[in-house]
Amino acid sequence: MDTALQIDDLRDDFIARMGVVAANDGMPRMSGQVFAMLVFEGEEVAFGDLAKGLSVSRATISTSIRLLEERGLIRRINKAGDRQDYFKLADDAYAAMTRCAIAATRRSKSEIDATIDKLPDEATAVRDRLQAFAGFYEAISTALEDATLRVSQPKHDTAQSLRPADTEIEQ
Amino acid sequence: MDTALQIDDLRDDFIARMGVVAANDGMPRMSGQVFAMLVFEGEEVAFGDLAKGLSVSRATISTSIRLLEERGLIRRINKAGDRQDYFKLADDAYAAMTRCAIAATRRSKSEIDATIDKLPDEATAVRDRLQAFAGFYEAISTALEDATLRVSQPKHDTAQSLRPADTEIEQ
DNA sequence: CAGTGTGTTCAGATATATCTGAACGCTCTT
DNA sequence: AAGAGCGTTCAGATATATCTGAACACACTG
Repeated sequence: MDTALQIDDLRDDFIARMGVVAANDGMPRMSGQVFAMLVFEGEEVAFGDLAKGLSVSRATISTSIRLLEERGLIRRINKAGDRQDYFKLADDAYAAMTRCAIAATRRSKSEIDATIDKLPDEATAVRDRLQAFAGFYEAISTALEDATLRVSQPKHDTAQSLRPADTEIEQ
Repeated sequence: MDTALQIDDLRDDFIARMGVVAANDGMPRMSGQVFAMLVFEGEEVAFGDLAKGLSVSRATISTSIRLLEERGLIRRINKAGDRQDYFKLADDAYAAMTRCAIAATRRSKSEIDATIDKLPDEATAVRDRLQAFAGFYEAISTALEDATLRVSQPKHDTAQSLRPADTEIEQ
């Protein structure tokens, strides 16, 4: 019991920290906290439990989840005989995060390229400088692509993988 | 003259775009715009010209510059006989950006590690999951370190490199 | 078919980061 | 030594992103 309480405190602390990390990454804090809760729990978590566990409204959970789903970081699961939606980390959650980072880097680069394309031919010095800048984003992009190969899959909860699979209907 | 006007429009458009890019990266928009102006101009730009060119107060320039200086992205230059401060991109500006990204990734990882260290021994499943999460940041960190080798130096303005160097006192 | 529980949406409230204007200290000039 | 110009700081204004509560549509239950 003592350990269980300690674990709960650690979980809440972890969730709070990941909220800050997410905010530093330009993500909504709550999205980071939902993700953190799913990482910590390992097994599927019900929509309502997310709201309760994070002490926020269901509306906030709804929008946080939409963002995480759009990015392919989490999966929604329907259980037969249960009207609530459940969520768990996507099997390739970390690879998906990397893909998102790559996409963001490419968008940044293309903003530079847009200006390069419009430069008059004689503006060679400016073009060189902007291309060096774009090259930076290109280098980051390439590095992240290499990282995709090294990123491992999230660990599933052991108990979870022993359950019968036919009670879940993944969407 | 027609070309000169067009270039000015392109510059303003570029600066506006880079402000948005910076904001997406979790940086203040103005820091991105100051950086963009220095990239575009290539040569040193006076403090006052930054404020005028970006249509913001000198206070804003001051704080934007502090951030960029702290990160090692720009250099402050004192010219003999001129009381204004001048700024240009650091020689290793893009490498510095990469280093900042690495540092941010490491900070994120250490937030996870802080929880891992406090976990009781028997929480093996949770530990495995958090370590997989931390491994993601580790992979990104490693990839960015590789990128450092590939990131090139910003191009200097050609005219600039022909000027006598003894009129500048870099700090 | 009314009632309950579910997730979504959206206008408005809230919190947060960002920018400004004024005051300040400093240096150089005269 | 007074004045002008410079960059910095900070309280307050502003803008923006984020969260909430209420209304809604839908599905299942009794």
